[in-house]
Amino acid sequence: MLDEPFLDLKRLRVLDEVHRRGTVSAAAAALHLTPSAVSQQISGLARDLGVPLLEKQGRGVRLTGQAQLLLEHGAIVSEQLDRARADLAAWTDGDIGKVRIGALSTGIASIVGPSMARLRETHPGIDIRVREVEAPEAFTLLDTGELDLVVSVDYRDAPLRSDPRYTRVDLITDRMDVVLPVGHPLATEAAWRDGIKLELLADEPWVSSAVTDPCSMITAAVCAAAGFSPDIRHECLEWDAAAALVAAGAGVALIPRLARPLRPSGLVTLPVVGSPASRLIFALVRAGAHASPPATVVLHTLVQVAAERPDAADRYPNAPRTGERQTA
Amino acid sequence: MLDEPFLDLKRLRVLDEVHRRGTVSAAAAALHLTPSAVSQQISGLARDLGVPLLEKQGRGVRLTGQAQLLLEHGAIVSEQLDRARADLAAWTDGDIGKVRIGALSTGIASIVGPSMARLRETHPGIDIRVREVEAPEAFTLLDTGELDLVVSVDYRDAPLRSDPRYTRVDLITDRMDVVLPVGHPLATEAAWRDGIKLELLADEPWVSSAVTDPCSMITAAVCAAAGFSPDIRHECLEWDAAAALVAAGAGVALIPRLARPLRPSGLVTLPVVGSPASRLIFALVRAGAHASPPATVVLHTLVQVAAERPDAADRYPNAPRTGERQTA
DNA sequence: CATTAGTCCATCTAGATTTCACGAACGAAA
DNA sequence: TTTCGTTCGTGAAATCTAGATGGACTAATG
Repeated sequence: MLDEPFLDLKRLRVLDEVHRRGTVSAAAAALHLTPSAVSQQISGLARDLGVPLLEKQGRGVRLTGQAQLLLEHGAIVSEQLDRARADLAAWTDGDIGKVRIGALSTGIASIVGPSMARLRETHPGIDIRVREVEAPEAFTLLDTGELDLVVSVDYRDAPLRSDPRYTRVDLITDRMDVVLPVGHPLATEAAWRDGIKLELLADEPWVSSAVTDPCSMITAAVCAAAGFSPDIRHECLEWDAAAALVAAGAGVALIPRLARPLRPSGLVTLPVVGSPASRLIFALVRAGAHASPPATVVLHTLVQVAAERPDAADRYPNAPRTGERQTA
Repeated sequence: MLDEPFLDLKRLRVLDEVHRRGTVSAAAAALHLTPSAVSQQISGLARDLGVPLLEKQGRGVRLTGQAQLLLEHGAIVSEQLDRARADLAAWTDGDIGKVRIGALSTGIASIVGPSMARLRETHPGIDIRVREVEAPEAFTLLDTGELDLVVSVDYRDAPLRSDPRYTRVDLITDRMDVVLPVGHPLATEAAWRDGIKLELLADEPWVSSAVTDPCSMITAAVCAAAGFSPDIRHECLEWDAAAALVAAGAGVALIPRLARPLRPSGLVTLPVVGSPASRLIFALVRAGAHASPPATVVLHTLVQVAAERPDAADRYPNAPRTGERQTA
């Protein structure tokens, strides 16, 4: 950033006052100093720079060409410092700043992306950087300061709402649907219209995420709530891979509605009735003194955008529709 | 320029080193300081600014969002200071700088203008400001620092070449021609071809400048060298006005060749033979420690351009020409 | 008209004050 | 226990003030 030979701004300020008032004495009075101090400051600056700054002009002094050149640059520097102060205030107001978001992939597609489009209008000064990151890693990145905001799914090891280190806001409840291959015996007309009880799939082979992945914990928890432990035959990292396995008849799976754009053809989607099959998506920022105003602004926008997406939450996707209401 | 609450660059430098090294101790080692000093500098900066800059992160520290924002501005400020240092060196080399020129009007037209066109190519960093200014005032403006370079005519009170306060360089000897109204008895074919002796005009009414003007002193000096004192009936400030009076038959005059574009029709121009009728145009810059390198560069260019204008110096304007050689 | 005393200005020196860095001790975290 | 950051007291360095010095302009005087 800066090397050793310092260009002291305080001294530059003194030089500017001499330039503006015309004499050392007047500058000293304006700076609440003695003429001696002003003289010493400027001669010190001239010594450091190795160039003469003042030259005698009759009774008073005159600035050399170097000094005037120096002051031009000083004015630019001064403006930049003013801008720094102003930006510091704007940061506190949440109007500018850099927000690094870590989010799961479906969260990026469904909430973070639309939020960025909106923020570009309402808060053009906020610079958003998105990084797709898996759930357990996201929290440590938030702790180490490499991320400012995390969008994740709730699961066993996720931070609690009461955790004082964070501000946690739930964004959306993402219903999970059962997906079966076309032609599967359970893919009946009645199930398609009214939903299916999860218990019926207790003896099916299952496709899930890797056991270390929070998504697999959700599947396990949902099935446990339905009274069985799924027979997981295949483990995938991404939803589209799992959907492809199901389409190939390798098993059944629970896939969240926000991942709907990723499902290939050859699948039957059945809403779950009875036990609540869903995953909770929430956002997390640091709280207390470590809170970042622009991150909080982004958080609020995420909440707004999520609230305008009812498609994932309540409606049964296969119920007769009276009209197309939502965009995606 | 700058107000009281100073944003100390030295402290910003310390903060930057903490950001780059990651810990206070490492930054202290890099800066050849103790961790204690680094800690105090940063907490002092944070206190002045009223914003937290560091927050605890496990055993070490982490920069707050404000601090990172501050460092972004600090980098810009640092670049600007580097540029200031570089510009200071460039000024010493004469590559950049502001040069305020004071010149007489014919000097502007014949030498300063063409020099500016050339300097725009060879030294685009030099910012030239021209001001037309009369001779006696020009020297005081040079002394008070309001001008950096003066182009003037030599006369009685002009600074000598030996004056240690200045560097004086003669640019061009501007021959002065006798101008008579068309039909004047002395405007003979022989005079037109071979020149006229000034003594023949001793009894004519004269048109000259104001007596306070150095140009009138030149006319007086030239006539005195020819052995007479001219009977000055009319006084003008500009050459074109004098030429108009001559054309109207109000008298005769000596008009320099560099003012040729200003002469109206209805005049006969006769070269002077015998006594040397000319005025010396020279350039002046401050010398010694007050010398301005860019002004010196401009001075050299003036000399070059003047040397390429032989039209004013030697040739008889009315002698049979073998070919057109010069531009204007 | 030249001279000289008076005034204003910047700078130098010496002494006082503030700022700054160091070292040791303490609390926190791994 | 070790590493790290901060706090407190001490010493050094930078900076300011006050008074003295010399140069330069002004005006009054011989």
